[in-house]
Amino acid sequence: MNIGEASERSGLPSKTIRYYEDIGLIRPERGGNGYRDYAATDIHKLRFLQRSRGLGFSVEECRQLLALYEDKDRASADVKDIAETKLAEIDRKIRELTELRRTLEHLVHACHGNDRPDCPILEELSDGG
Amino acid sequence: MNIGEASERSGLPSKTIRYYEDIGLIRPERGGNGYRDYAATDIHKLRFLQRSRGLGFSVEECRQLLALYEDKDRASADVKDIAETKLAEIDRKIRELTELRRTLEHLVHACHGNDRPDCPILEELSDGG
DNA sequence: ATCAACCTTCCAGCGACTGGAAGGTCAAGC
DNA sequence: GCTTGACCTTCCAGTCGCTGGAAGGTTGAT
Repeated sequence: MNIGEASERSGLPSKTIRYYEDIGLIRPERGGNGYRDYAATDIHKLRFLQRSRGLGFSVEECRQLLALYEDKDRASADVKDIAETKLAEIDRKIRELTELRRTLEHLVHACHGNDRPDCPILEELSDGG
Repeated sequence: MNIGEASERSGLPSKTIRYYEDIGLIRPERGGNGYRDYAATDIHKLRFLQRSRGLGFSVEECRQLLALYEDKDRASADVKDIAETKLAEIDRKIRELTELRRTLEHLVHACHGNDRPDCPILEELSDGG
């Protein structure tokens, strides 16, 4: 299977698939013409990558997950650890964004939004309100 | 005032301050020794940048805000527009992260976290649960 | 034979910094 | 006056995860 079809089946752009090969995440066969030739297991891995990247795992974390995925003797505790760490990170990000949202909303609310030159948003940004 | 003190007063690393100069956000004077010399207004702008970056505005948005900040004839409606667009973006990010969190928590919850080789997290990631 | 649609490699760029090398300057202590 | 160390300078390279584009080879259909 050529890279175009692999792209369609995995939901990843061809560019990204080549990039993943560059950084050693997958190693497809090559045909006599030099074209990459993807087997069913490659597609499986690509979909795995597509999904875990979409879930917010970094490429390095995906590399770990992929190694665990390929290791039949792995402990599921390892995977759980990675996922739980990620969960805590997501919680932190949500908290930060919520705080950010509150500050910004306050600013927007305070702004008259008219043609007068004074603007509470800029004032607060510069004063450190 | 040298860059070190400007860094302390603005809360931005010296490297970042030089970078902001590179991309034309600020233009400090230079002393006879070639050292950058920051005036009080420069510090004000740097703090402004530090704050607005911290609030999630991109550098380009900061450039716009800074221009509005310096323009005495600006309409506060301009600033309000930028802030409101940003607010919508933040809302979207929060929604996405919350969805992500739910999926991940589901996975973590389903995982035994023991030494057995089967792991619902990996299964779901590969199957497309 | 020709054409489009694929594939290949390689190089460069994004955003927003960050790190490090190589060298100039300054203030303090001896 | 000389050294030491902290500061400053510029410039180049790297980060992360791709993405775009150029230049060229292959395939399959007409």
